[in-house]
Amino acid sequence: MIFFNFEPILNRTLQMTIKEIARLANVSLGTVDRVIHKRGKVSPKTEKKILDILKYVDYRPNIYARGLVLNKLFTIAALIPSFEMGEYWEIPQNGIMKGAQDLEQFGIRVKVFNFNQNLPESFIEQSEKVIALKPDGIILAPVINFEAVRFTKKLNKLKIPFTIIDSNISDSGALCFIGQDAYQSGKLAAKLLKSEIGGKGNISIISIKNNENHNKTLQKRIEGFRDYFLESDEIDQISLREFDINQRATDWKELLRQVSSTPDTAGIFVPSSKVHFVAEVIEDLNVTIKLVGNDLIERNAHFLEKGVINYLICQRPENQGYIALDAFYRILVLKQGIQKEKYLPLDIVTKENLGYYNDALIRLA
Amino acid sequence: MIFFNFEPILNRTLQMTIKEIARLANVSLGTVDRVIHKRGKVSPKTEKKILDILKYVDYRPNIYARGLVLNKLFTIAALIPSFEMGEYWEIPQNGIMKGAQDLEQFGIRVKVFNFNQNLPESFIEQSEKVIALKPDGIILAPVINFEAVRFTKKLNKLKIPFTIIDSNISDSGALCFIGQDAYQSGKLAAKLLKSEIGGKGNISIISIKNNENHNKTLQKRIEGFRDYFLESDEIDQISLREFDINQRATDWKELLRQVSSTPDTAGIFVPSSKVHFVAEVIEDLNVTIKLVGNDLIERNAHFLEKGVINYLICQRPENQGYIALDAFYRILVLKQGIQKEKYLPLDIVTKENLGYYNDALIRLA
DNA sequence: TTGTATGCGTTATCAT
DNA sequence: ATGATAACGCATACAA
Repeated sequence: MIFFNFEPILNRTLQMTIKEIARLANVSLGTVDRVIHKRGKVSPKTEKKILDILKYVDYRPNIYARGLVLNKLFTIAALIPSFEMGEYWEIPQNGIMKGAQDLEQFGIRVKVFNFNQNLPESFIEQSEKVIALKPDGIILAPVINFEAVRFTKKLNKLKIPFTIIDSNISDSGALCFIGQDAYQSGKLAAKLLKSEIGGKGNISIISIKNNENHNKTLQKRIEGFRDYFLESDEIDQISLREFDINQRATDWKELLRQVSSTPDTAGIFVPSSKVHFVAEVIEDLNVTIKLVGNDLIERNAHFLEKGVINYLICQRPENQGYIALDAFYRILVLKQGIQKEKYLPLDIVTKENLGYYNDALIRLA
Repeated sequence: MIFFNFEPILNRTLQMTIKEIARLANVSLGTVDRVIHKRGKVSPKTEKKILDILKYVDYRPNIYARGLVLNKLFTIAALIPSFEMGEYWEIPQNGIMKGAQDLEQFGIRVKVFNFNQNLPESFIEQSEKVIALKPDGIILAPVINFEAVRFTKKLNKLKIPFTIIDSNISDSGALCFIGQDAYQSGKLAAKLLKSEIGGKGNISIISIKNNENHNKTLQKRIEGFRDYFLESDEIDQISLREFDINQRATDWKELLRQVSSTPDTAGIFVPSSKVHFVAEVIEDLNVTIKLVGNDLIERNAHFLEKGVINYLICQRPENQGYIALDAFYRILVLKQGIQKEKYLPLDIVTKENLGYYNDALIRLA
C-alpha cells in the first residue's frame, strides 16, 4: 500500500532577497534590479551570471515590498447590463462588488457602468464613458454582440486590456473569457427534463425575449436541448415544440398563457432566467407540467421551493464577476499569468440543494 | 424603471496613513501606533482623540506595509487521512496544496500529516507530530471521531487555533467548520434516484466500509435518504432495503455482488465515494439499475461517463481544503474575521456537466 | 557600466 | 506618556 505525504512547501528555503542575490553575484543590488527589470546598462557577462543565480534560486519578489513601493492604484471598469432588483444581472454585479471589496486593499478599484441591453445606443454611450476613464482594465459583458465586437476592436487599438464574461466573442483579443458552455447547458436541461417526464411525452421550448436581437446564449442552449434528443435512442417517444414570446407585445402574458397550456404538454424548457413567468402560469393553471430553466434569481428560487420549477441550471454568475476581477488582480498586481478560458460548472439546483447555493460565492481561481 | 449604478468604491478617499492621522491628532505616529495596538501608555485624553479620528476616517492599515515589516512565516499543519491514488482524500489534499502554492508568497506555509483512517493509533501518532511542530494553525479532518474530539480538547488547552473540514464536531472550539450537510445530501440523492426510477420500485442502500467505526457522514446521508421517502406521499410505491458490506471480509466483493443483484432492484444508493464498486458489479451483470453515489473521484467519473452511475453528489472537496487554508490567511495575515460555518453546495454531477467540474477549483471566500 | 541613497507604511525599540 | 528612529524588500533617481 502506498501512502502519500507531500511536503514540497516546507522543504523550500526562505525566499531570497535582491540583496542576497547581489552578494552572491558580487555586484550591487542596483545591478541585480536592472537585470530583473531588463533595464539594460549591464555587461553581458554580469547579466548572465545574475540571470543564472536568479534561475537557480527561483527568485520571486516579495509581494509586500513590491506592493508597498509601487503603491499603485489600478482602476477596473465593468461594462455590464443594467437591471431591476431581482433580475439576473444583479448577481454578476454583486460578485464584482464583492471582489472590489476584497481587492481594494490590494490596490484594485472598480467602477461599474451599466447599459440598457435593449438599446445599442445606451451601450455606446456607456462604452465611451469607460474609455474616457482610461481604466487599467475592463470587464465586458458582450450581450449586445454587434456593438460589443466594435468596442473590443477599439480596445485593442487603445491597448486597454479586457476580459469578457457571460458570453464569448471569438478572437476578440481578450485576456480571458469567463462564462458558461451554453450548448452543454441545454443538453443538461434536456437530460433532466427527460428524466422528470419519465422518458416520453411532449415538450415545449419557450423563449421569452425583450428585443429583436439575436441572442447567442439562448440559441445555443436551445440547440443543445434539441441535440440531446436527436442523439437519444428514445427520440420517437418525445416530441418537441418551440415558441417565441416577445415581451414588447402588449398581450405577451396572454400569449405566454396560451403556449404554456398547449394540451398534452408534459414538460417545458425555458432557456433563460425568465422561467419564472412560465412558473406563474403553470401554478395558476394548476397543471402538472415539469419545468426546467436557468439561473438562480430570487423569483426562480421561489418557484423551485414550491416545486413548480423542477430544476434550475446555473452558471455561478456571482463568481463570474469575482473571477474577472481576480484575473486583473493576478495580472496587474501579482504579475501572474492566467488561463485564457474559464468555463464555470453547470450547477443543477433543485429544492433540496437550493439553500447551499445562496451564499456559495468563494474566492479562488 | 430603476437602474442601478453602484460606485461606492471610487468615492472613497485614498487610505489614510498613520502618519497623516498623527498629524491630524497633533501627536507622533508612535502614539497612534500605541493606540491602534492597545499597548497602553497613552493618556486617556489623547487616546480618545485618536480613536475618534481612526473611526472617522475608517482607518485600515496598508497590508503591504504590514506584511513587509512583520515578515512572518505562518505554519499551518493539515491532519487528514492518507489515501491511495484516486481515492477521495487525494482531492481535499490537492486543494490544500493548491492553496499552499497561492498563499506561500503571503507568508503561509503548509505541512500535511496523513493518518490511516482505519487505525486510531495512526491518528494519535500523527497528531503528536503535529503538536510537536507547534504550528500557527491546524486543519483537521475528524474522520476518526473519538480520537479527534480528544485532540481538539488538547488543542484548546494549548491554544492552537484550528479549523475542521469534512465532518463537524459540535462545540469543538474550532475557528470554523468547512464541509457539507450530509443529511441534506442524502435527501438530494433520494430525490434524484426517485426521479430516475420513475417514482416506484425497490431501492437498496448499500454502505461499504473499511472498519467498524461509526461513520457520522455515512449515517446522516442514509438518514436523509430515508426521511425523503417518509416525507413523500408516494411512500407506498417505494420500498427501501439496507445492506452493509465490510471490506475487511475476504469475500466482500462476492457479498457485494449478491446484495447488488437482489431481484427487483430498480435503484441503488451508495452513500460514499465507493459507489464505483457497485458500478462495476452492475456493469458486469448487465442489468438496468439506476445508481446514485457521492464524490467525483476518477473511478466514479469513469462510470458516470459510461452511464452506469446516473448521478454523483459532490461537496467541492478541493475547495474545502483551499478554503480552510484561506481562512487562516485571512485570520493570521489579514487579521479579518471569518464565518464560523461554511457549508459548501451539494453539487449534482452527471454525464452532461461532468467536464466542467474537473477543474472547478476557484479561490474566494 | 555600476553603486548608493531615499522612500513607501507599519512595527518595534529606544530615548526622552 | 510621548517622540524619534531603524528596519522590512523593492524600485528608482542619482552619483560615480
